[in-house]
Amino acid sequence: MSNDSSKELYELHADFCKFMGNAKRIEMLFILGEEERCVDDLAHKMDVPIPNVSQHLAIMRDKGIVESRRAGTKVYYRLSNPKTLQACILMREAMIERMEQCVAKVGG
Amino acid sequence: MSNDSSKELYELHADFCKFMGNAKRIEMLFILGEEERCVDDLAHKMDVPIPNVSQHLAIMRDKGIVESRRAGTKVYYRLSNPKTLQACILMREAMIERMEQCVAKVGG
DNA sequence: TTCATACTTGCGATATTTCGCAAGTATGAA
DNA sequence: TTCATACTTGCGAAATATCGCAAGTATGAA
Repeated sequence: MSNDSSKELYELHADFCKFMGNAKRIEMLFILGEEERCVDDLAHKMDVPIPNVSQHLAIMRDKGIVESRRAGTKVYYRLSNPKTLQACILMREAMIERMEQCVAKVGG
Repeated sequence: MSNDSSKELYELHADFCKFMGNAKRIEMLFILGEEERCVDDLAHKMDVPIPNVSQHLAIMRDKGIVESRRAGTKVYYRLSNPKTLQACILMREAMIERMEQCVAKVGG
């Protein structure tokens, strides 16, 4: 345990998870979990400037969270692996369970 | 969609997931997934300075990822919810699947 | 009280992330 | 070629995260 190679794996793991630490990327994950979208659609649906959406998509593509295909002038993005969305949903469940516990403590 | 309250939920969600973006906290999650540990044990097992371990644990406790109990001079930490570890394992699986795809592309 | 162990906290330096905006590229139509 | 649409990229400013280290608190034993 705790040798250099396991440290390196934890670094890769953390780097892969980093996209989840941003609200816009979480929102993108859920939208792209429904169906693939072009940058323009995402930007309008989320009400975020197009360059900023493109920047976040580039981060997610570099990490392998999303993949893209060009169709004419448009570029469509989709999730690479449904497991990333599943993980995100699990985290949301854990968060909600925590919120409920907090409410119960105050309310009860 | 994309109204203020959903944006706020995405912010909370991202904030809750933020701990996963750091290798030391990922390592802690896996260690604490096995059994509860005191700060000293964690620090030695991970080979990280005690104050730094304590800082990361404080972040995770504030977010509700871990909980602690004091026993004498020691403070033991444990996971608040197994779902956070499950989510982390799913992410690791997704990452490994991506790595395998990359290897296949180069190798084949 | 004094000491030792175990842990936490505050602070400053450094590194990383985020975002707006201007300027760029890519594609297709006229 | 010229233009419009769709997207990407570079850059600088601001915000945030990380870490080491010194100094602090909490507990129990002598």
